[in-house]
Amino acid sequence: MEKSASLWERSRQAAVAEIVDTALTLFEEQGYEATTMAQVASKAGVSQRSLFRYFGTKEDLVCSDQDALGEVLVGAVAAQPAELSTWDALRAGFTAILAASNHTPQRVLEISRLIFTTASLRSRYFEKRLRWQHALVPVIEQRMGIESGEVPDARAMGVIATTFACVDAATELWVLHGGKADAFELYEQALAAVRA
Amino acid sequence: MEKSASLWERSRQAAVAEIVDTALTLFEEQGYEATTMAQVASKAGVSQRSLFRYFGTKEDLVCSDQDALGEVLVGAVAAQPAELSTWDALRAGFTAILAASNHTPQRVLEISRLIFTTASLRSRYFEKRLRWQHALVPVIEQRMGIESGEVPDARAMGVIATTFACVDAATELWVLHGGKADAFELYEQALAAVRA
DNA sequence: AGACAGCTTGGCAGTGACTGACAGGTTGGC
DNA sequence: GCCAACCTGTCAGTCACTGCCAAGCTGTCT
Repeated sequence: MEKSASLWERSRQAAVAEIVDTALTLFEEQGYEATTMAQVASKAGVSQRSLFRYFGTKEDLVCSDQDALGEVLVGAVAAQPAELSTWDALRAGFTAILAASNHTPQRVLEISRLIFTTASLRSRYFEKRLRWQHALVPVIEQRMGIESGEVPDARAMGVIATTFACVDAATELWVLHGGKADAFELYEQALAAVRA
Repeated sequence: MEKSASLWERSRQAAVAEIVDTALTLFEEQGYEATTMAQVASKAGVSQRSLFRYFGTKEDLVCSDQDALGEVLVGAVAAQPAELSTWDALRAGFTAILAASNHTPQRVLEISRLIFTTASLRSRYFEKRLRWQHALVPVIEQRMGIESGEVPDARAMGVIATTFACVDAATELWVLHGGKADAFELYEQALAAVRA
């Protein structure tokens, strides 16, 4: 059972990785919108139906690993020592994401550029990020000494949303600078201006 | 020429308003996803083709007036006296949006709930909001005494993105509270926690 | 008044993302 | 070798959305 599961799982992982690879290549060659799912399927050697079974949507071809990164983020923030300020804990979460990424920096830049220059991808990205924010609410509420109600607390939401906003701004600027600027430094600048 | 233009324009406005009305009714009755554009078209008495000419996308049936509100926002922020702090100027912009809305509070709540509970609508909403943010960059840069480069400044981006983040958080909480809470108060709470 | 130009509208056919149903093949447990 | 669980491909269909073309309405010019 376990062996079989892992065998299926392994071949599945390999297939997924290869499909993502060919898809990204096509997207960069001819653009995201101009590339059809049928094209990706035939070039990757799978049927269109299976392609949609692996990735529920076309956007997931680019954003598929976001879910896993979200769990990394929440876990890392929750694991920070209580002495750390809320801001530092959140920042530690995002550095954990950077460390958990299994792409080369060059690849990350390509994907980020693709996301930020394609409307539907950017939308999808923001939606996933919104789910991360909601998952963080109880963690941050506890850290700020707020008892969790059925509706999130405005202060916790504000802090979380602000952190994401600055991370986003830094990421977008990093892409606009062609990856030459230090994204971390941009984030610090943005947040410092906010909290000044 | 002018008369005829305004005549066309007026009948167009009336048609648009009526279409939006029937669309929102359908969306509330049977849900956004479950309602097809063909249904909206036939119930509104226009062809499907014309419906897509009025509203380029299904989401625009709900978010169509966002563009106009964006201009109101940018204009209001730019019109604030220089003595006002950046934060106060941005807040004034959002109160201007509230004042410019031509819907009843009940209607605003319904639309907001629809947007926040429907993934595709929320995505579209965020995308439009992102465009507002970009439009605000030069205005805020000038107000913060930053010379505009070809790439936005991280500090200006951070302040703008944070303001939007807190407005969003407040709006979402306002919807979650069923419109009973004071959205403005929620915004103040969120921003105060951020800048504490 | 009547021809003309500009603009709008509707019908039609097509594309592309996505889904459900069905049939066949593969894998692992007995 | 058999059975059950699972995966895969094919097909047909839905729905948002678009280009194309013909028909209609409006105001203008002669």
